[in-house]
Amino acid sequence: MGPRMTRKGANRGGPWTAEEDLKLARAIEVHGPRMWKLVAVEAGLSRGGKSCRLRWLNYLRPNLKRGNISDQEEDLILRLHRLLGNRWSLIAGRLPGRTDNEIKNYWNTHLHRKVERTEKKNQSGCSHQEPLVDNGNGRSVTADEEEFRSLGHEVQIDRVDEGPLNSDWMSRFMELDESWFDFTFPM
DNA sequence: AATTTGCCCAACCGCAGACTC
DNA sequence: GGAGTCTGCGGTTGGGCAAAT
Repeated sequence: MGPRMTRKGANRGGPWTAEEDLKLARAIEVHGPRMWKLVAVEAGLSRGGKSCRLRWLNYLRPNLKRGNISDQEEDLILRLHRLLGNRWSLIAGRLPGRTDNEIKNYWNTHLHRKVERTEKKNQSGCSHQEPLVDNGNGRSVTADEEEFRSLGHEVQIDRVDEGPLNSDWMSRFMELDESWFDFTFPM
């Protein structure tokens, strides 16, 4: 049995070889990092478009950082995850040179347990996982939300209904606001 | 030294949304 | 507007490797 061919059998292509990487990179030079099905065919690879896309995004793309996630980055991941939940691509978008896959892996292997342990510690006291502060308007908000406000942004959500996955204000902020990021994670 | 255990992470799968005809 | 296809995302798997026994 070959490497990585056991799971649901046949089309697990296995690890990429240097030759495949080269072929893929050349095809992307010609066609650009889009139309992955075409890129896969043009590269002459026996892999699907999805596989090519993943390889490009996670390895071949220029300006990628690999490994060595700094304390600063870790802190940012923790904070963004608290706000956004498992929206790895959004989180990765705020960490230049990092991929969603890398962040997801890092979370699952390092941070998830760390957070669980911290929460267990805190469980004896306050059960709320996201400490609230008084924003001076008779309404409690999270520290991150308050920080966002302090930069002059309006936050209009109903906390009762808002889970981490449908925070409209946070989505808007993640897409549009650069100043919070620069403030949080100066490069 | 040999075996077991646990962690890391590359790569796949399934699904949903976007796009095209 | 419906069907078919493509793309992107999050969840999951399993091989490799180092540490522990």
